[in-house]
Amino acid sequence: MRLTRAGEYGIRCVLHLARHGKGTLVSRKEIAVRTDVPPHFLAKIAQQLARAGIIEILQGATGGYRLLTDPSKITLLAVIEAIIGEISLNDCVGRPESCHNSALCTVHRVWNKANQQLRATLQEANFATLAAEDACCLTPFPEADGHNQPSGKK
Amino acid sequence: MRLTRAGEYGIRCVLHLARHGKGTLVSRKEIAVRTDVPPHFLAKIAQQLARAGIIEILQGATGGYRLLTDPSKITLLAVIEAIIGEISLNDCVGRPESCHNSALCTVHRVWNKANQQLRATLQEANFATLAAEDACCLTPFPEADGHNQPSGKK
DNA sequence: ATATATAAGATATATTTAGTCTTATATCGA
DNA sequence: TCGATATAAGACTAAATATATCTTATATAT
Repeated sequence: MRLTRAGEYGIRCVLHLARHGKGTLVSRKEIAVRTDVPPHFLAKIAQQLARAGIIEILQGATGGYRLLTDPSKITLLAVIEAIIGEISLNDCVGRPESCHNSALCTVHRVWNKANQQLRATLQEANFATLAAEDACCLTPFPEADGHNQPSGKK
Repeated sequence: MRLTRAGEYGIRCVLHLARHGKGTLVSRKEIAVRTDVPPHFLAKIAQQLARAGIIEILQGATGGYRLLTDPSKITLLAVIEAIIGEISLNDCVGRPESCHNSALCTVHRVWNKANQQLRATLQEANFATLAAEDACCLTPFPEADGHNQPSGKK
């Protein structure tokens, strides 16, 4: 009952992009290095983020990824579910037909509540806020590399 | 990010026992049949429940399992965590040392909140309440055979 | 045209989950 | 005491999933 590595990587990727702001192109290689994600794995994750409309992928010699939306509009939930699908803590939440009477079942109700709460909490978190402070899953300062200055920090 | 089958089975097992009340001995075989859990798998799960102090296992020809505590005192959280260990939705929740500055990290904070909420919700649910109504994961009516008589039936 | 970057899917590896099997031990009742 | 029956415990197998890499194709700037 925990987030997969792919989900975690997706968050890191968007977090890194969010620090550069909407529309800024960042190469896959840079993201991979800064977020400590295997490049080819990142490619797969990026494709899922692109399909979900969160990022745009540009091919070619000067290609890379960039956010399609303002970071404040991107929720943690959206990114996670773009990678791992809709969250459902228990089978009977995602597939009510797997129970004979899920409408009545008290266990089912608890799972539904928990699932709803979890999704709500993840939905409240947006990437403008998340990117504003230090993030434990990124290398300390993205601007050490030169071509960007998120907020004049360091 | 979902409950394992073992966790689900553990809930079914305790739910079935809860319907018989604290202290009533029920054979593994009966539980396995009624909750649709493979008997040997149930044995492993029961051992974990016993280690957690939730049930007692009796060996021998008239052996079986029984609740050590009143169902109202047993929470969904306790049963689940007896089986799958303490819930942690993300690595950095369970192992803060895996981040460089988890105290500051905003992502970390969201996960912490979500994790806490989830555990709280599961803790609010007790098995007296859960067993009171129909449960979608058990066969309809366990009392169909009247008062339980483990040693009497074949 | 070439160099470089990503696309997409196939493949390989590792880990976790799920379930089974075997041998040992406990208890009851003849 | 012995045999029947139940669970104990852990080894073992199988399946599913997660993780990562590899290969070939395609896109773009120069």
